[in-house]
Amino acid sequence: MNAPSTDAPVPAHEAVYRALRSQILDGELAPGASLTLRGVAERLGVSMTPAREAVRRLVAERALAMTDTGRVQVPLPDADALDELFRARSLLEPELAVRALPRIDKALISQLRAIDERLGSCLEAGDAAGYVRANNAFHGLLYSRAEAPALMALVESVWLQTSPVMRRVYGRTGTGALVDYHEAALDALAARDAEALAAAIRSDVEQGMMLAREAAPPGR
Amino acid sequence: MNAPSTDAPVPAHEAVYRALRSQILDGELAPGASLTLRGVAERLGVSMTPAREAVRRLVAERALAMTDTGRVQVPLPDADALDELFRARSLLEPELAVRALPRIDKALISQLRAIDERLGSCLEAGDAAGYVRANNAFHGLLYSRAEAPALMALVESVWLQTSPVMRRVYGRTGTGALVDYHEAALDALAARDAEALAAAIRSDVEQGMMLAREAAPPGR
DNA sequence: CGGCGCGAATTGTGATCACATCGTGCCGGG
DNA sequence: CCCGGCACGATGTGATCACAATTCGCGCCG
Repeated sequence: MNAPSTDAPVPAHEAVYRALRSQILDGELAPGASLTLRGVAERLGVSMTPAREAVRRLVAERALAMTDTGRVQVPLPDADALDELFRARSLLEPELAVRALPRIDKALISQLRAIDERLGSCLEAGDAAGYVRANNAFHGLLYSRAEAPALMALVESVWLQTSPVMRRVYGRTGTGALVDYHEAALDALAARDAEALAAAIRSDVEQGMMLAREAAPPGR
Repeated sequence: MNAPSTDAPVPAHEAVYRALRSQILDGELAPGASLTLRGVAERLGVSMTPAREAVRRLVAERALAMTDTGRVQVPLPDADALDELFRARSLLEPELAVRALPRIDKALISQLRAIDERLGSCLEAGDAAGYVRANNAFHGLLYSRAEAPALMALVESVWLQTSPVMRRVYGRTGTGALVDYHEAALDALAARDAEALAAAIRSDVEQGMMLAREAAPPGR
């Protein structure tokens, strides 16, 4: 019913988790929207038990937030929280990129270039969801070559928290005047220049932080 | 049922989570040990449902690992995983320390000094569990002043993964020839020297990595 | 004496139910 | 017209049950 494309049988709670996760990453779940266990369960055709596990897993990853009374909703990080999250990204992601560098080949660079073009067209078309998805794909594909699952898990947890805001960002601003640091990263990749690669990734993340800051509720 | 001392009622799954979490952090759960949901549930006097939620939450935080057949066990990170984890700590923890710096007062410094002394005595006494606990307390108390919950959550996830190994480390090595970077950190705190503080924390983490590397199974 | 297959006990998964609590809207009084 | 309390519905929590897959031990065969 959900995604029978893979031959490996996926447990119900895993399917629910993936569905919710991708909806959060793609910004289909608006920040502030509240979820109910029965609602999620019925929407995805399972009982409450796997729905609860998936929701709690996302809460553990801070992709969802729970009030002290157990109500679940998509969190909207304030400016301070965003500052923390993007700071974490600017510290961790260059490390992942540099670790991936030795394992990069021409084929991957062209894949990345293709994603970057799709990203550019989403930006022109004003397709915020597509932009966020392509951006995640770009970084995710690059970092996957680092073969660093523990670091990757940390970064993905941060993405889960920032994505809803980014969706909002690209949906509202004119998306103009954006420097394409992905190009710089690709050049550094081709030149096998670790220093330049780290700088490009860091700049890319920090540019995201600038944008996010404008669209987020003020901090304390 | 278990700890009615606090006035705030703690849900069963939360109680189970805290119990398991502290057992992992203190090294009471040996790496490689396997857990069963029914075992955990019975041991803590709850039914399977909250036990499952607590275990899955810890799995989501990578403090526990699940085989593809659903079996749960305490993971023993190999050398490569440890390298990732300590690298993350050396990137994130100086940031937390520096963010805490403006909010440090004399009272906190003396609290930290007290913890550091307890840490030293645990080291002399060969109390590995006490050492790990005191070390976590030292870093945790310092970083709590950063008021950066998102960053803190990332670091705590990493601690959950490294603690079992550290317990093993301090249990086996003679714990000799350890430079006390905590002293250096305290001095930097007193002098309000952000640069020196970051360097001390980074050195402390990297020293831990050196020790852990020896006691971990080799990587790929 | 050692490897191997088979069966029983164990284990994770998912569904369903009972219950306490919380949120919400409605109604009556000021 | 507005505010406050009350009742009903909705929601999270936890327990229990049925089931399928897996694991492990025991006995058998080579």
